[in-house]
Amino acid sequence: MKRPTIADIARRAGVSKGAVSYALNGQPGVSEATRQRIVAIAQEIGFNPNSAARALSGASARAVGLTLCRPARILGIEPWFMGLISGFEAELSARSYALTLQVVATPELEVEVYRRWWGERRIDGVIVTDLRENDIRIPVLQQLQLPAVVIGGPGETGTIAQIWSDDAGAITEAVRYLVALGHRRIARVSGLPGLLHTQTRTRAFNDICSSLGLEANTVPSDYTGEEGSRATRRLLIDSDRPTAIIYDNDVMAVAGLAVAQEMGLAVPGDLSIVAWDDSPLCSLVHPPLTALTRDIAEYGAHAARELLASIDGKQVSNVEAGTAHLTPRGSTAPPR
Amino acid sequence: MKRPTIADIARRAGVSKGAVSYALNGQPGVSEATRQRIVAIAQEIGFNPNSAARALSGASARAVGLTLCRPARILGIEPWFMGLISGFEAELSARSYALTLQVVATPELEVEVYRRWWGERRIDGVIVTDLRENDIRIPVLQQLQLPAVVIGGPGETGTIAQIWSDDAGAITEAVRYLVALGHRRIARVSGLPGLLHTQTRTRAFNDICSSLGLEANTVPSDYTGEEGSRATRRLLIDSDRPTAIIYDNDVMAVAGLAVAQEMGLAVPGDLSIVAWDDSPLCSLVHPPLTALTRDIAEYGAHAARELLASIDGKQVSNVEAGTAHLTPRGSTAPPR
DNA sequence: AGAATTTACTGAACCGGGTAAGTTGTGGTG
DNA sequence: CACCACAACTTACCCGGTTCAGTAAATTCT
Repeated sequence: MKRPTIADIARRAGVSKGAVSYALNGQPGVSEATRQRIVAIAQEIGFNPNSAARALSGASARAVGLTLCRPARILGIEPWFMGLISGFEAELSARSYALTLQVVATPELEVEVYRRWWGERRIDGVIVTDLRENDIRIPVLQQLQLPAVVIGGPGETGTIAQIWSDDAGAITEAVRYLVALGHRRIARVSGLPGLLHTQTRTRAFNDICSSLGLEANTVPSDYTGEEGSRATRRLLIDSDRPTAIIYDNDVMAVAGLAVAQEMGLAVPGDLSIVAWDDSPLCSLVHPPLTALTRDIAEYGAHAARELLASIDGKQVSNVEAGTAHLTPRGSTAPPR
Repeated sequence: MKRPTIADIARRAGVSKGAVSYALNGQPGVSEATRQRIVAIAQEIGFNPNSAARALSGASARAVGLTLCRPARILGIEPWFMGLISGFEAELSARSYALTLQVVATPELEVEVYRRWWGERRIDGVIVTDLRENDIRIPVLQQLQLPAVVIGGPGETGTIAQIWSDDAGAITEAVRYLVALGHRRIARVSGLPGLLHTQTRTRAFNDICSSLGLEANTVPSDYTGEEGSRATRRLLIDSDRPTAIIYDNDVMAVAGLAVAQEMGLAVPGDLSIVAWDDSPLCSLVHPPLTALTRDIAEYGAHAARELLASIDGKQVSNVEAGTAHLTPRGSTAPPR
């Protein structure tokens, strides 16, 4: 079945291709009567402009790219990405931009994908997640002059806009809360140490702990349940084990809860647990987990808005959005 | 920065645009020496063919579409979709096809997205999930002659290829296993009743139960943790409550486990739990959940292969792939 | 050696929209 | 009535690849 083109509409309306283009794009150059006639015909025959033809003349592909650079194994259960994606979508589909997705194994491959996408003019911009120290993606994005928004800073990104949340404030709130409950030995199981927001959190955790006269014990991990379990076991076999653990994501917190239960420790009696990034997962388990909640979808929507503005040529500045706040649930209590 | 085109290459190589096109696409019509010279220049200046221009002449967009039609809330935690996506990706990126994603609220909107994508020639085919009874998407896909592969049958899809897994065999295996352990009161918390694979499972569950002389008690749910909790509570407050529950996905099973613990029931002592769709989630909780495991990524990869074959004009037949098998873990044991 | 075929290209049309420049026709103005 | 301004179009070319018809030179065949 041949898909209709503006030439088909032009023939049926008895006008030229150009007139149809003007009419459908709301440009001046056609009378209101003709415009309505053309729009009606387009409606009737189910016309959709060929995006390739449009991109070829107009330069905009009306699509943005997102790469997911984590092992497939963990991608599957981290609610974070899906939350982010639905946030993007809400904003993108409202402006009828498509979202192109690619799963990559390493930052090097990710850079290759950016080069290809941009070279092929497949996308108008990209959303970059998991900013690292001396991130190799940043200079490439600048060199390509590819519109981008970076999530997970703050860090050095030159002219590229960033969005981040106040992780330092959130972890400070969590530690203060645990101390108020009477905890003195608070440990933390962190995400990938190479990521900038992990470093921000670690620094803030160290600061608040030392200012309260506590020892800051952070065990690095990688966001997976397996590593979260392992880190938790290492912490709990210690003679003066912590009475509370803060995890950098929900998946590791759930894994930690299981380890505590397996070792016969009562949660929250013997061990309090705080999870970063609230998700339905946190309320599903027993006891439900106290979490540092933030609206990830809104965070994603915000990033998408900034990116679209940047694509439109507007100057975009760095913004802080989606500060997390503590949602107390059953997994935290005064230590016995 | 101006991105290079074949005209730039042609000028530098001192040949015509046509020759460059032949050379880069491995077509006959240029000498090996010229081809290598052209390829070298393309490499050097970092040439990528403009996908829009290509799609405009060649008709192929080198992209496939996937819509996710579930509320964002559950999308976030269902490992299933992410597993499927990484499976697609493995196959698609190997053949340098892009994956275009859209989150939709209803099947009606999903159909609209298909129409638009196809009309805009943005995609060459789609992967359709969650086949329903009298699915409204099927006639539209046929009318548009949009290449598609359907996951989640079997059902009536006419000429459109389907991929499904042997859900009936899997649930039969699970029931037989529980009966062998000594269970006589086995309940099931199902997914959305409108989905065909849910119906397949329900039918098989009824069959095996009646053939073993058991009562088949299925409580319909919707794959969310909330509904899974509610269904579990309803089952467990009963005077002759089940000694084992089979859940249609991992999220509901985890929720069910939490409800049992909250009600003071020991798992697996008082209640055995079997989860459909194994994911890291199942091994994270305590006790780890016995699951009906299948390789979802491979399932997705298979679907992608079929779709690409169908786009290439090959006749694709219905296939059964990725049969689930029982992975016993700590959540199942003989009833007390 | 001359004809027939093959090789290695060139030139131009084409895909389907966008858009600048040119062409009507209408009405107003001095 | 001639002149100008403006709306309402049409014409023609552009974007960047693909592809087909044509052409000249090199190679093969008889």
